[in-house]
Amino acid sequence: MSSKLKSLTFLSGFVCGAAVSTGSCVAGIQLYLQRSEEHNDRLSEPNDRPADPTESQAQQDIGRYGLPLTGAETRYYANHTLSYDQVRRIPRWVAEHLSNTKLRGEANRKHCRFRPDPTVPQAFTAHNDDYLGSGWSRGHMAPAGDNKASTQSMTETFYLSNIVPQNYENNAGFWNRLEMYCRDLTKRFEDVWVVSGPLVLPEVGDDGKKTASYQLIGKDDVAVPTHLFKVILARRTPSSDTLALGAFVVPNHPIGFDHSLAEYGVSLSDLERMSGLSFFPEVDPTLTLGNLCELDSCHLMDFKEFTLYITGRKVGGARSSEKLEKTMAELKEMGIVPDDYLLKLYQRKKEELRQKETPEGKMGN
DNA sequence: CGGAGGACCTCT
DNA sequence: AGAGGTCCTCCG
Repeated sequence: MSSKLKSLTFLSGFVCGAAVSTGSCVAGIQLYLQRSEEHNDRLSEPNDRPADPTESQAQQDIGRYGLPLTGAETRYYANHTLSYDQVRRIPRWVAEHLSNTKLRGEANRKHCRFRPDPTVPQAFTAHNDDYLGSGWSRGHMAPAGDNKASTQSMTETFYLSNIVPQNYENNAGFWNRLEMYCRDLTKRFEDVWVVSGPLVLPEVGDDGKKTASYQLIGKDDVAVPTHLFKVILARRTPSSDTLALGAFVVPNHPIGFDHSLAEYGVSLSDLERMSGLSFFPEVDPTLTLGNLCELDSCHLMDFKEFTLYITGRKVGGARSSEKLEKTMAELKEMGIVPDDYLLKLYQRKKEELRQKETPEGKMGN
């Protein structure tokens, strides 16, 4: 009867499964839009409060030496945008726009290095030392893989302002596959907007009391989130009158191939309550918001698809014939038959390495 | 694709 | 001795 189990129950209350609770997703979205309008109405009412706080003498006195700064302002980079949490030393949210053309390019993460964001005040930035040896990996929110079009933009995704402590297996596995799914969406939707970020969700103890707690790592006390969220908004064409929306909350621990993405779906309004954020506040209320998992598949790569893909990456990067053959042998050991794409890649690499490894004397002049 | 860590180098 | 950088090898 651990508190972890109860936490799972707590979370499942928000889960929006494909079959049963689709209605609650839609309801949540409508509620959200309605609330936005009410908010706008309030803002336009006269006599609510002074339009300019500095007109009040009391407010002028209070702010005589300035009011506290949060550092939560929106920060703009070449191909991602974020708000930073100066207490936790991790982003609050990171936003991106994906499209088919933007994902093409030759930028390589091997030429990038994790480093403190030079634009974040020294007192509030995380450092590599906080992560190394901590037991947690440095997980991108805006993925490097979304920035192949520009070395500059990829370099910026390695700023620690875009990084959270993430479970190794989650990062390389489920979350990685989720990021691949987002990129795959650009084949079927002209525009895809993604907002990602960390969450610290409460747990219900055996005494029924709710507690939110999280680990801190390194000398900078970088916060380890209990969960990560990702909100996806997809538009077929600029003239579409329907937008596809999906919101997901993923535990920051290993998640295997026996779990589907839909299991982690939540309604937007529930995620907004969990995160304290309002997503896509300028969506036209007259547009229809549909469930992404109904308008699209929400299908992540399965074990075979993923292993074939990873093997392809390894084959492409093999530095010797020995490594190349070992990689292919491992695939066979797992009982997976190479597809045509991988076989052609393998043959091409095999020939490339054979020529490179042939002694100069045996090469024709 | 997503990551780590060790060996070796230079500079101070 | 320690800090920082690069290259290489390794993992899922």
